[in-house]
Amino acid sequence: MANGVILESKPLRERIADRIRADIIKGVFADGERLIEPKLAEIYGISRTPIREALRQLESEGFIEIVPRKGAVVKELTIKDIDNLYAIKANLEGLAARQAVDNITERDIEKLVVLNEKFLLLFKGGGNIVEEYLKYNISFHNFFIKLSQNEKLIEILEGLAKNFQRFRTMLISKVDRDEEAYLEHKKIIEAFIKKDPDEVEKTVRFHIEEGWQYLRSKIKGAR
Amino acid sequence: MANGVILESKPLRERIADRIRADIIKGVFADGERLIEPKLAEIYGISRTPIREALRQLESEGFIEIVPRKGAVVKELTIKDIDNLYAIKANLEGLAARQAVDNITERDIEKLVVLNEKFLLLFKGGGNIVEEYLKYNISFHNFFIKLSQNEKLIEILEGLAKNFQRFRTMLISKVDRDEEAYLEHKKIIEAFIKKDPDEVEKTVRFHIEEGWQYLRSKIKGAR
DNA sequence: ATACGGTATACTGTATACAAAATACTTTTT
DNA sequence: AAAAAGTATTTTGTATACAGTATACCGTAT
Repeated sequence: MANGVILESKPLRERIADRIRADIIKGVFADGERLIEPKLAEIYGISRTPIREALRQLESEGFIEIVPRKGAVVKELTIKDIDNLYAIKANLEGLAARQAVDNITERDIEKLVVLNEKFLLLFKGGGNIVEEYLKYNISFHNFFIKLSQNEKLIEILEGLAKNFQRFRTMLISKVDRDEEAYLEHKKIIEAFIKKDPDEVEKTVRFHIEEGWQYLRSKIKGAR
Repeated sequence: MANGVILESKPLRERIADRIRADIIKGVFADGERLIEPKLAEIYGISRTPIREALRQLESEGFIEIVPRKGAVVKELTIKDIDNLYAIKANLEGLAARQAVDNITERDIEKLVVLNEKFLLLFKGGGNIVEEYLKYNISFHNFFIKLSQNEKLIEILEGLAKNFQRFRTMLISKVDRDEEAYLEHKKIIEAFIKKDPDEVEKTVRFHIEEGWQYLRSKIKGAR
């Protein structure tokens, strides 16, 4: 691929926001580190204006904190923050699933089944690569989130998802919840088949809370 | 009050964002209207830079939509949007209340009781001014939201609240749900006393959903 | 009369320059 | 020697200028 310049239609501020966000996730900019506009401008080889606009965006996403007349610092993500984020995620995905019940079709349910079976095969086949696991898991979740057709909800959940990427780096270790996740997904699908909003909401919420409890123990244990 | 200049420490971009937001709420800028940077700069008597930063903020708040290389337009708020917003609000305030159960003290509960009784006296005394009603209602809700101590959650709910202001203008009419709201608040308080997270969540959610159903019928009827 | 194309205008995107405020450092005084 | 004050430096806040892109309008041709 010798292009890379062809479809660079996104404004500079967005591309820069993406790069700075990625660098925060990668740890290039450490927690609490000050992000100084002229320095960033020099690093990325552009002027301060798009840098500033990118910083405002990252602030609204929760990645940095901007204090007037002082500047921007990388916000650290504590375990309590992640607890809070997961509580919101569990709740809102539960709501998304509940609202999806009104819109979901037979074909959609089949797609969910297929996704989940692929998910199972992935580690039955000895794969068990964290990246693949996450990819399929995200596909499964996004599928019914989109079906909620609640745009604001989708937007908020997308914002949360970006935040979660920040602590993915902690998860280099093997993910050993394949089987449980598969079974919990199955329960969600069953609830969708029954078209029972309460149960759909409950199973999704449970699934996410369980997943976090598992990860949380791993992190605590790893320290 | 002869000041007004004394504590204007907020950056210009924020003050401008506040003004533009207020003007959108007031209807000075109509739905779908284009917000042209040089024009805004002239209207408010400042340069384009703070205008641009204010617009980005308003975009992240959902008030406007910015299309690259085209510009900003005021996002219209449909009934479906409000449906969606209320669904999220009901869910997240339910979560906030649930999390507040762990932190709430006897004194806090008493404060809730006092707030609710004041709320009742307000319209028993023949007041029934919409503004006052809303003020007390908001106080009551914010009280347990803060007690969740979930900062991200508080932030999201504050963002939603700003959006709701936009359709407040539709509600010039008398609010006739005093009694019901009072009783529902009471049920919420009872659930807090029992320290029952499930019931707290349920009663809060119900309260908000009912409130919206009421308003929704009023709006539909008024058209 | 309608559709297509070209030109002009207006708006956004980016860079640079200047002003104001905060912080850090140094010097002086007690 | 320590603390306070003043100055210097760094950094943000705001304005302006220029470049690139989209849109609108007008003219011409079919």
